[in-house]
Amino acid sequence: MLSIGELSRRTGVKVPTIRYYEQMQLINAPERSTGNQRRYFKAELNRLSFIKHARDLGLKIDDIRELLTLSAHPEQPCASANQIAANHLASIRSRIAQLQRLEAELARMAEGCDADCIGNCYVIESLSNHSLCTESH
Amino acid sequence: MLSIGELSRRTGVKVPTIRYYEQMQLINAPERSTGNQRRYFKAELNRLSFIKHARDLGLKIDDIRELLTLSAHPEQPCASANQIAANHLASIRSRIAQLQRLEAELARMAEGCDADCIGNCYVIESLSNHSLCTESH
DNA sequence: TTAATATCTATAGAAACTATAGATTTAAAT
DNA sequence: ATTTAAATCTATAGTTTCTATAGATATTAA
Repeated sequence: MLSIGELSRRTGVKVPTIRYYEQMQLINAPERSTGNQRRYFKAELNRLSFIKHARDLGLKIDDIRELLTLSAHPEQPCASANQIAANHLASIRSRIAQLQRLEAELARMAEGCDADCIGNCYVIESLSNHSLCTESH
Repeated sequence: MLSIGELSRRTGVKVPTIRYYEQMQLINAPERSTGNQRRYFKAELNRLSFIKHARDLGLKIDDIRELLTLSAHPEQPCASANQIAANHLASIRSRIAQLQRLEAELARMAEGCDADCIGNCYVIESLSNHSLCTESH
């Protein structure tokens, strides 16, 4: 059995966030010690890791709850789970692309800015520059 | 002069968000039409694009305000601006790496899940799987 | 001139946490 | 066995970054 602090350390999810997830019904209310502290089975490590990964992916809590609910009903067809994954793939990919463009920009800046006053500094100028935008705005 | 709607269309920042940024002092209160509607100079396109790029990068509004303030005082050394950029570069990079790992996972899932019931479905299992984690948790 | 559309302010709500306060429990050190 | 430090508890409020709504007014196109 794990205390909430251990669960936190092992999953990277902060303690108050774990309690928040319990409130949001992403995880079940765990057993309690005689002194009323939460005690988790190791199995919760998986579920919480699932949640963390999904959040890192950008899935909304509602989507995550949906996936978790689906997974609790293994008799249903998995088209829905599949669909949720596919839906997010596109947005993840564009997010990556965008971040990469901006990463390049930022890297250039962080190295390139040898000017000793803001007037000549890259950082400010580059970030307002549209030349790297592939977006439609 | 641009209406707030045009500014929005051209920068990709939503109308209420523009007003919010004005409130947060990221942009100056613009001139008004005789009927009290906001009218922007084209110059605001740059500033707002700067803000959008910076947000996309993951910079906090406070950091952005700091950069904007720095840029308004070109006599100061640019080490600070440089530092802010560098600070974020590392976190951007790790975010990209993480997203890429998870993208691969998700892509595999979206294609690979031909099972017709949740019981055999990849999606659920893969997301709770730690094998792709390079993080320390 | 009349619609349709866009803006205005002010306020409330949403999402996903995060912090605080004051009380209690647990673990570690004497 | 006691003490003390660290962790946990509940409940509530605050944070950040928007987003939505309502009711009033402006602007633009037909």
